[in-house]
Parts: sequence; structure tokens; C-alpha cells
Amino acid sequence: MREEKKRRLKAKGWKIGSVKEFLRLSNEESAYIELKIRLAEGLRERRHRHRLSQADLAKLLKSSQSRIAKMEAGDPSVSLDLLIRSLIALGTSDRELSRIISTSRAA
Amino acid sequence: MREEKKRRLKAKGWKIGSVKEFLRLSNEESAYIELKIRLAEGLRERRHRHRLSQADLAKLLKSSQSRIAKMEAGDPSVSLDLLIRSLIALGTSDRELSRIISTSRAA
DNA sequence: GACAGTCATGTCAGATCTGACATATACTCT
DNA sequence: AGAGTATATGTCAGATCTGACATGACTGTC
Repeated sequence: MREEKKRRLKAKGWKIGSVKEFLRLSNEESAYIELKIRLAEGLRERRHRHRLSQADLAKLLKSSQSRIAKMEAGDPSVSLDLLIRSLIALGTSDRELSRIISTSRAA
Repeated sequence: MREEKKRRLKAKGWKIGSVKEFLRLSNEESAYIELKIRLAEGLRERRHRHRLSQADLAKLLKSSQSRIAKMEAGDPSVSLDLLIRSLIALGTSDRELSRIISTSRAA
């Protein structure tokens, strides 16, 4: 695993317990986590594009600054559901959404 | 709104109350619902492709037959999160996922 | 260095989702 | 008709997520 990828998954609260759990992490679980991180980055990028602070966006989405921060961090306490609804609220089209989801950064 | 689309959104539990709510439904809300329905259909299609019954898939995903049925129906009680995790567990790649998300059926 | 703006992190009550169960409907086969 | 298989729908306790709040860390400005 490349350093860049490691950095992303690091101590974000993802507990990796047993070997069994680790192995599981390398499959569906990691696909899920990496997808979440891409959505998180997509959200941050769009927020910046709109020149909004996390607090501004929170107001717009009727959420809170702390939750926005957690979303952008890909925190385990945030669902794909919330991320996607937020992106939609920011005007992200299906096509853009689809691009965010399939744009792989790692080799 | 075309008949086909109406059929999809019909009495699936989506309550449409006030005019205000209806107007809201035509924006982010409907984008969300239509996305959910595309994922739901994607799930059903993949399940059939694997020749699994809902009960089989439920066992595979450690869920229950009734939840699978609700997922495939795009029931409001099902999150995008669960739908996406299920698709991932069925081996859906990012690219395929992205295709499911951006493939619009309506004109 | 006090202040203001921005973002990160921890906590938690209340909201929402989930698996499981019961039950219903529909179809097929004998 | 009765049995078996597949799917749909309602309910609910327990699990998980969410907004809100508190607080910390980092910047730049005065």
C-alpha cells in the first residue's frame, strides 16, 4: 500500500482489531472506506469552490460545523447517505457524483 | 412527469404533504429518491445475475429477506449507505457503481 | 497578546435505520 | 386442494447516525 493511501486511512478512528478483521478490511470494507473518502474530498472541494466555510455550509444544510468537519474527514460516524445528500444539496449532478465515485486516485 | 416515473415514485411510502413539501420534492429530494431507486434496481439486477433469492442474499449479507425486499423497493426506511454496502458486497466495482448512479432512465 | 475566523475532536440525547419476526400474496407443482 | 418457494409489508427493540454543544488548535490582524 502506498504512503498516500496509508495517510488517508490512518488514525481516523477505523479500529483494526484481529487479523480476521484486517483481512476483511482489505475487501469490501476498504472499498467502502475509500468510497467514503472520495465523497468526503468531493464535498470539501465543492465547498471550497463555493467559497463557504464549514459553518456556512452547516447553516445551508441545517447541520452543524462539527458534522461538516467529520464528513470531510470521512469519520466513521458519518454515513454515505449524509455525504451524498450533502453533495446533492450543493448542486452536484448525477454525472458529477458518478465521476467522484469512480475517480480512483491511487495506482 | 411521465407515467413510468410516476409509477416508480408512487405509493412507496413517500408522503407528499403540503405544496411546499411538494416543491421541495422536485429538487434535492427527488434527486435523492431517484438515485435510491437506481441503486435499488441495480441491486435487484445483480442479485438476479447471481441467481440468488432474496433469502440467499440476506444470508450472504447477514441481513434478512424482508430488508432485501425493502432495499429493492427503494423503501424510505433504507439508506443509500445500506444499498451501496450491499452492492459492494456483491462485488460491484467503483466503475459499475458509478454507472448505476449516472444512468438516467427517464427522458 | 487579545481577538476573530476557521477547522478538528469529543460527547451525548434524540432521531433514524436495521435485522428479525410475523404474516400476506402470488406462483408452481403434485 | 395442499405444500413449497419467492417476494412484499408491518412492526419493533436495539443499533447506529445526527445535530448541537463544548473545547482545542492554528492563523492572521490589530
